[in-house]
Amino acid sequence: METRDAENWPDAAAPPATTPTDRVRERLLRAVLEQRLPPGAKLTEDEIAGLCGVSRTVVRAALQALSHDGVVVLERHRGAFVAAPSPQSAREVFEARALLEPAVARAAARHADAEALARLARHIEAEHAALEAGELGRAVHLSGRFHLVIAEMSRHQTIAALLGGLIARSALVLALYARLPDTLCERHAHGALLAALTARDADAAEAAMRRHLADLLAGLDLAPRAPSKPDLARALSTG
Amino acid sequence: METRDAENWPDAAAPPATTPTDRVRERLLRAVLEQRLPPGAKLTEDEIAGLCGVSRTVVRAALQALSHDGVVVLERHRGAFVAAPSPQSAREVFEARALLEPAVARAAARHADAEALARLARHIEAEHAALEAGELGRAVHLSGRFHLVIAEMSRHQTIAALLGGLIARSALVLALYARLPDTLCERHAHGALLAALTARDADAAEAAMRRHLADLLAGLDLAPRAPSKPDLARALSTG
DNA sequence: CAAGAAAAATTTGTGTACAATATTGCGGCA
DNA sequence: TGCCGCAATATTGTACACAAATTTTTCTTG
Repeated sequence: METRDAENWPDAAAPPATTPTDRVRERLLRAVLEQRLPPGAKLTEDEIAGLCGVSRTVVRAALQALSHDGVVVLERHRGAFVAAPSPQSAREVFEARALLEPAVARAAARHADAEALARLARHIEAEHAALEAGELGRAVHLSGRFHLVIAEMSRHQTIAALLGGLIARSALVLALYARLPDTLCERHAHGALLAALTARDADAAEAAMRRHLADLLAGLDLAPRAPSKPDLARALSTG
Repeated sequence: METRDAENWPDAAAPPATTPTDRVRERLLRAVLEQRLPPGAKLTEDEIAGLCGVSRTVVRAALQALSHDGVVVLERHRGAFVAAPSPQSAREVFEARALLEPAVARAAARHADAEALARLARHIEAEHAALEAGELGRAVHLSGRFHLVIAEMSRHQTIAALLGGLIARSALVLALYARLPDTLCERHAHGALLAALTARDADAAEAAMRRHLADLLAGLDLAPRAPSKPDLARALSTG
């Protein structure tokens, strides 16, 4: 985390980030979504404040905002941690997405314009590039943003905002429970979505989205692992 | 707003509210939902801080949390205001609910237990009582909580959290756009929902919820009124 | 030497002070 | 008289300081 990051973004989905709180929030969110901060990581206020060159006040505000999206969890008098969704939570997140996103895809197909479609195409390119470069975390992040761009295309600001949080949590879920780097699957699914949207075929877009989400959920391994703390306790008791 | 309020609640849906920030948030939320603070009202930090006996720090945190749910809007260097959803926003809120709540009702039917059903029944009683007493705002608030209780019954914590914000905004939408005090409609619809849940009839619960939400949306008058600021501008230009 | 308790250190929670900015009221000027 | 610019006021944004709580370390004791 340096003071200034001018990495190449596939598009202007995260433009200037005007307020300091938003800047810190964006940076933390990106670090989490690109898996540079693993689930469960402690987020010390002073440390972040020092790193970002702001006071704890704004860091606290950013952490609160992130906690509201379920990306970090705040434990009173203990601090902020990157969320580590339980298998139950993971299922719920994808269930919620399965309820919202097919309708979003349908609406996006209606409002698809050339510029937005170009953005989506560039996004797929960027995902592909990240995978080629072996930057798995970055690829997951970009994959999430792909869905968010579709949500923005749908012009449903309210639902898009809800999906923002759900998609962010999905990145954490993938970090914890992905069975294996489902690379080609992703790429093909997003391609199919883009094709349906380009054809303005609402039925196809909805179907593609539904299938894609089902595939994502099916690609998870939600039984075995357990959260770190109970895991330790049980491991020692049985050992 | 006094320092201590021990009004009668239909159930323990809002239990102790342990932290000061949560207490302030709850109080503000209730004031908004019961329409004691109308849409557009200015929420001055110092005023709230004095009234609640806390510092601006916790008031700010509470306002931020509420803004994330769309109940208040924060304008930089201008302050916090009770949200006044645009007709477009209003539609979106109910669209989002229409996507989530039928599934929630279905799940709630599966998990319905005697205690939860009793809570719902008491809720309907309280709604009725509020309407009889002419406390319209309180009735709207209770009506919203009825839906939230169903969401909790469904055991989908993630979706329930999303619905919390949507339902709160719905109260604002009703305050702004309700065609008329749709009293009997509400009462009947909630009764039908409770009946379906009691019978553990998932199909009936889903259908009742779908119909209820459609009725609510149909009961809105989303064309004429406009938000306060554009309203003024246009009113003066046409006059 | 291990286990428990006390104390030190770290970290979060809250209040307060000051700086930045928007709004409001006043006075000068065409 | 009406309008523009400027000072006064009020409110928010941020930093900092202290209080409360937790975690870690250390010291005592069986």
